[in-house]
Amino acid sequence: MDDQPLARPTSATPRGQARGHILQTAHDLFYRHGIRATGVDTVIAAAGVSKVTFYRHFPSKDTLVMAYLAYRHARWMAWFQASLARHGGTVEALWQTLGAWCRDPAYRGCAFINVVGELGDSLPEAVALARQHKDEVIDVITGLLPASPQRRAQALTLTLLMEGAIVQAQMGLSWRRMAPALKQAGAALCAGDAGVGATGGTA
Amino acid sequence: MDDQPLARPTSATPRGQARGHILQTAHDLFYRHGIRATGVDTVIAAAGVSKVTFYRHFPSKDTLVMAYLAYRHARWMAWFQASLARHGGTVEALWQTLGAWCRDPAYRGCAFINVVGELGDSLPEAVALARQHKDEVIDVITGLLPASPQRRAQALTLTLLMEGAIVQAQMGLSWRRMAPALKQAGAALCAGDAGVGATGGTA
DNA sequence: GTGAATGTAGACAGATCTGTCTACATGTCG
DNA sequence: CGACATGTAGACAGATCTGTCTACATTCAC
Repeated sequence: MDDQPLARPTSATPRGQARGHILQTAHDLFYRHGIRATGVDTVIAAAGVSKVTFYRHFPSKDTLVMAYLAYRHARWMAWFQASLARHGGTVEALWQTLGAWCRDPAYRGCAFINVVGELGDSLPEAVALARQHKDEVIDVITGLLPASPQRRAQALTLTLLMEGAIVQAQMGLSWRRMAPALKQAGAALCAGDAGVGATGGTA
Repeated sequence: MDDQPLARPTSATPRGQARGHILQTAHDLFYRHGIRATGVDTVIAAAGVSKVTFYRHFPSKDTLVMAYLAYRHARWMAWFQASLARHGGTVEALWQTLGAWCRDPAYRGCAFINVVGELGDSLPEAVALARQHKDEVIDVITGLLPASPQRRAQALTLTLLMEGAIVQAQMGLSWRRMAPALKQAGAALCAGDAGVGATGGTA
């Protein structure tokens, strides 16, 4: 009784916002440094919450990782689709969107690719979620193309080009070098479909 | 003195082969489970060497990681080039090589992409080495193409397609779905160059 | 006003991970 | 024969990481 037991009473975190705040903090740390490199203590300290609060919302680190991926998916897809629409919703818009992303200073590649590479077999649910994410991306890219028999194959090709650019950019290949190759390939792909058949001849 | 001090004298590992044996073991574990998921104790136990032996050859885990990447590079590039040559050294050979790799049961994606995604900023030398690796891959793919003004851009495009397929396969997309898109794109790319210019017209 | 939900601080257990150390055995080169 | 590189076994220190626990404060709904 001679010393005051607790100086600050509470509410460093408003009220029902602890979970969202933790998630946002975890997102930034996980994306920047990786999952295993980021301990829960680090997340807790950075979020400025207590350990009990954290574990009440996320019973285990794996739970947090899965929530991180769901959050990332929602956030990124919203940005991706908005950017595509803003640039006209064409294949060209895809490259502009990709270029803006890759040149972002905070760019560290695709969170889902990174998680699968890092955790892989040790968190299969994460791999499944990543697969779903990528399937949705393919769907969105399909929506950029005019209806045609090759539409789905073209969308898959564009997706592969994009994924390739994502990892190459992460490994230091400049957007300046990739952009022309992407645009040229996109043009060749869409031009090629008009007249020629699926596996059309060389000569 | 009353109990025999050491039963087996030595030479569980022949003589000058400890280093190579450790490296091979580390390669398999690192590639399969990731770097941070694999402790040095695990490598030591799996290699069947002693701790002192290990640390004599690799003063730190980072040293081992860098050696792992150098080893992986040499091993993979040799396989890659041999497979390309075996299949005729054409763009078609690239897809056959890639297909064989992706369908390998031990397939876990590209070791360099995985390391960059996992370690990233915490081991910049690894990122630099990965960049070198990828540049060499681009060079090899360039060698598959006939000389032409667009040769380097085409090689880059093919590389991006390949990298995209590498990560998509790692995330569970079947080779069956990717193969047609790749072959079609490769054909369109090489056909497009013969007659048409760089960013050539649509009609 | 009472209880449930939510928040705080921080100690603690138990596992794991990197790296060092002592003590000893063997084969090779000079 | 003697020095040295290479090999073995295993204890240990110190850090870090996940998850639990005690003890207490505040706000909201009923």
